[in-house]
Amino acid sequence: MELITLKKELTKCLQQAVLEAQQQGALPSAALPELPIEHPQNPEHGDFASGLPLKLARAMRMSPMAIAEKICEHIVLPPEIDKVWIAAPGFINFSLRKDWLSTQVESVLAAGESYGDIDLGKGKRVQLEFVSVNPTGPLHVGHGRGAVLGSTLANVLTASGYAVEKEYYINDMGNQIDNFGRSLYARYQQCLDKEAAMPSDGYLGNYTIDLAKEIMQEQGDRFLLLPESEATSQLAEIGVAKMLQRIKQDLELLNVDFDNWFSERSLYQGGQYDKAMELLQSGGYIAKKENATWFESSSLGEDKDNVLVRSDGSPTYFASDIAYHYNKFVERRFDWVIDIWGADHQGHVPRMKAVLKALGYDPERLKVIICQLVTLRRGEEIVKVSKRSGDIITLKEVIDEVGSDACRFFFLSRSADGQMDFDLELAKKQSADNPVYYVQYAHARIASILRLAAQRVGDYSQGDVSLLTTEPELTLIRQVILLPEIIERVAATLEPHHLPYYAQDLATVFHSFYKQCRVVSKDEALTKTRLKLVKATQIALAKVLSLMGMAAPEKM
RNA sequence: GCCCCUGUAGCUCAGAGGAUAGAGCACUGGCCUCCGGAGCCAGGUGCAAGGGUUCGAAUCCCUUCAGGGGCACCA
Repeated sequence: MELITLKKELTKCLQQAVLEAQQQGALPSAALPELPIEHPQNPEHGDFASGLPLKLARAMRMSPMAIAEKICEHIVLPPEIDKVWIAAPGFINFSLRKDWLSTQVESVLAAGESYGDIDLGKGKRVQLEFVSVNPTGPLHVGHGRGAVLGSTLANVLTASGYAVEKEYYINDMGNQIDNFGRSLYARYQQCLDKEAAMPSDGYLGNYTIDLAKEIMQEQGDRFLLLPESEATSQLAEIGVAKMLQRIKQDLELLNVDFDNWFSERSLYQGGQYDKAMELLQSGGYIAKKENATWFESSSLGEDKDNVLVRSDGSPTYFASDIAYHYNKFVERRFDWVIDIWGADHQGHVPRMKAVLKALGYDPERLKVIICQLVTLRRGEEIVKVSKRSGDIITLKEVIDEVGSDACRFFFLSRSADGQMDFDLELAKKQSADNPVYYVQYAHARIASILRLAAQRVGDYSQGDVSLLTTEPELTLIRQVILLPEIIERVAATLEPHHLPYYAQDLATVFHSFYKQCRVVSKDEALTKTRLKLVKATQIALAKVLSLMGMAAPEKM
């Protein structure tokens, strides 16, 4: 049995004990509250602790300590538990048998790369949509945050037994694409020494100049011969393709990839838009007002209605998104859909939820994670991140400066619902002493030990784990076997920032163990035993690094 | 004005209603006869403010203050 299942088992034992005591009249009747067992931070309080007696005290009109005693009298303990005791003001503490702890090393070794995988998702199909940046400009740091968050969640959900599909939604139509085309057309003309003014709301970044030059070099001046509207739309098409290529490359640098790249335009060609609108129409959620078509979300408890089709006949972004989610739920039948959006889209969340209601789906099946903005700094100086200004720091530049692994670790260390400062100077300055290297160093150090052991001892499969009895060894085992719970927690809360903290803790415990316990020594039996523990640690470290999308180096 | 997010150590941030609130960075001391010193050990300050709920609140509720984001026939 793994630690994570044992924990659940103990919860049941506690409930059983209460019921048993109640049946025998030792405890008065009262409803059992939900109360998970926790790992106390103070080792003196054991491996598990429950505050159940404190919760029951009021309803039972007894002192928590008295309740705790009665529960202890009636509890039937699993064999893995060594001891149970009560502690003021009303806790029940449990400690694990040391020989059980040591056998866990064998389980980790047996699981290998699949160590930490759990069966939470039961094969449920979940779609994870993230990044989805307009293909009209390069990615910046804020996008990197969403990318790292999404790809890590995908890794964790996969490890948790979900069938995950990662998708990038391409906004390849609408105003911003027209605008992009007009901007490129102006740049293109400028490249060919023609006078041309950028659109007033155009994309002013220097990358549009590079793009225009590139197109000119590849295709010459042929667009000058076309009518303006034709030239802009063709340039937009080419520009979007090139931008997407760049976005894809930048994401690869960050170790982020997708299963699908989904085109917004395809929703109009494939009929999803029409079908979704028909559904809303027949549900009575559509109204015509002032020459436009509206989604009557106010009838679903929303603040206000929203325009779907403008008076000029063009559909809004919202209309596309409705068709897109129709496709996700109705056509592709995902059990669960997770969208990761920037903070500037938060107002869009209730509207999308209302759409699900209108389509007859439980809004809970759509989870939107709002990723707060990143403020980029160079020391004291705040760097404005604006797509429209010529001066932006791209994600690629940041990756080139601090490296992909450090970048990922940094983004992951902050929970999504808080804005974060990304200080480039600090990131660079700390790069030699960064926690990311601390964790990777632990992995490399183990690899080095194993290399040495391969020469001196060779096969250590006969190592006897029951020799693992000292405090540094047991502490390390305890940390190693915590991983499945971390994975479960991240999958349940969709908060991957627990991963880097776990990784760091694991590295700390390992380094401390290493200082106190010689691994490769003259004691052959103990050497083989400790090699097993060290290998198990490496497995856990490699797993958490891989979930975070980071390298687990053999040498540094 | 209304809605969402955030306020924890000098800085960047963790913290699952529970026991003495934790890391990293920075700062100061120690520690290499021995498997990687990118390491180990030690040193101290803090929950924005005020109410409330609770046996118990950094955590839940209300108010205030501060920062960010939204409130388009933009996306």
